[in-house]
Amino acid sequence: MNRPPEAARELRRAYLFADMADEHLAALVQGLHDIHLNAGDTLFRHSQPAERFFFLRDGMVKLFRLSPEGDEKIIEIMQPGQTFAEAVMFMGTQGRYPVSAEAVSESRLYAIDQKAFLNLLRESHEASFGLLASLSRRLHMLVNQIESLTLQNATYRLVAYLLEQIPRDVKTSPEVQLTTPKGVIASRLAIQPETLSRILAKLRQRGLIEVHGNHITVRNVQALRDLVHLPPQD
Amino acid sequence: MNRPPEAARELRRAYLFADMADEHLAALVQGLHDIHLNAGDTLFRHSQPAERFFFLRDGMVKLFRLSPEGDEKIIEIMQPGQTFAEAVMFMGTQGRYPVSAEAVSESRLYAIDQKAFLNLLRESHEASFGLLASLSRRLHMLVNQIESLTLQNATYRLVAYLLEQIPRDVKTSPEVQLTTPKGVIASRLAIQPETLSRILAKLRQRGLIEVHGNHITVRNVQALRDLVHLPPQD
DNA sequence: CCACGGCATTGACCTTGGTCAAGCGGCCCT
DNA sequence: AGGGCCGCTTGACCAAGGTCAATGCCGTGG
Repeated sequence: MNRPPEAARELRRAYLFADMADEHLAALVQGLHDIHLNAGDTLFRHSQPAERFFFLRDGMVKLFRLSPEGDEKIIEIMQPGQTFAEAVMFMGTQGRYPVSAEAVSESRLYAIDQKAFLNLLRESHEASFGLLASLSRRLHMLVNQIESLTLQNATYRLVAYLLEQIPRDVKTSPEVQLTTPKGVIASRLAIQPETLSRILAKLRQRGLIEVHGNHITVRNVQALRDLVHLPPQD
Repeated sequence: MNRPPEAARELRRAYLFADMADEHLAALVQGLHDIHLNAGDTLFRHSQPAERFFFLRDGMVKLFRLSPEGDEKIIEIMQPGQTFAEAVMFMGTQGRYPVSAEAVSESRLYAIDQKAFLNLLRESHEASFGLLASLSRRLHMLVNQIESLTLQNATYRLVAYLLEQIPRDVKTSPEVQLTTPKGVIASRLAIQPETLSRILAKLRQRGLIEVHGNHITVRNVQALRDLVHLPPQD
């Protein structure tokens, strides 16, 4: 598998590879496998033995768990440039995926062999540190998610989600383009699609946002910010 | 600070230190700080700058988040032999604790300086791998917690908790000694103390358990297991 | 020995968000 | 163009668990 140096540049977008020495990254690139998924395709399933982890080149992939009754909770929606399932490597021999993964839209990925990567970790401290940083960030994100699931209500979670979609520097009345179907967002926020709809309707009635399909205009950013930081009110 | 070799043996209980080379561990031991906490004492607070992480020698420490209204959600209850707050080291310069920590009962800990440990990581691959394994385990635990918070009801969570307290090999009618006040367990499971009480009462009425203060006799393990694996029912 | 304070239990009531069902609009596909 | 499907919305109803309040139960300290 002979690859252009573009692949290395592409991988550097991920924190995991950002600081890795060129020669290590080059070696890694030789072992990459291309994966192409159509929307709805499954990448792996919860509790399958894990032998590879992934870098998302483009498209969108959801990581989720299913209840025995078939209800779905999306843990994370992966964006291009991110790696996932790296942690499983360290769950002892025969690590198993703790979640399922499925393409939300057509996606291209690189698969990275765990054994090869473990060997690389033994030689490269930058790689180890990159991985530690990745895991720490994900850990922190999960703790925040637990907090908002347990200490905050559905409106709070949705508003927080909307605010996250607004780039830092925007000062003008911001536009939010929802990048996934609303049902996916609902599952990510652990609410039903009906509830999502109702909350948006209520925010609209209060004049805080305008909804046009999957495009949302935020009319009053400050009011939304207040909703999230001050005592939540109906 | 001159320490007996006991300290090294003590630290090896934690996965993080289990495989570390003797000389590295010995160096680490020289930099330990002793900490003593009475029940209710605070170790650190959410969003404080983090310069150390911790090994719990004995006692019990809760990691939790507070809502603006003062409601508490316990993320994890640390047990003797475990390390915590190691991940913060990698959240870039000026990492901040993502949770608060407070002693549930009188506790003794070792504090480990992050800078010193980072230096050690640069020399010891075992240390890096130990840390990666620790973080992976915690990551997995958090994912499981999110699943049970979002896809399962309060009864399921409590029953799962009770079953976790029963050692693997017990075949006889098992005894569970609750090691913390029920209010603490409730917060860990993200339910109110009243609800915990009611669920225990219902399980009692169904003849599945007997409750004597903080001591619980499980009368029908299999029925509890079924509750957790089959469709949850009232 | 009694009084107090903290934890736990129980009851009555309420709120949030889930469930079920109907309707609507766009999009694709023939 | 028509039909069917899918995603979304809206309404009516429901239930799990939260809230508030009263009471009981110890264990501790004066």
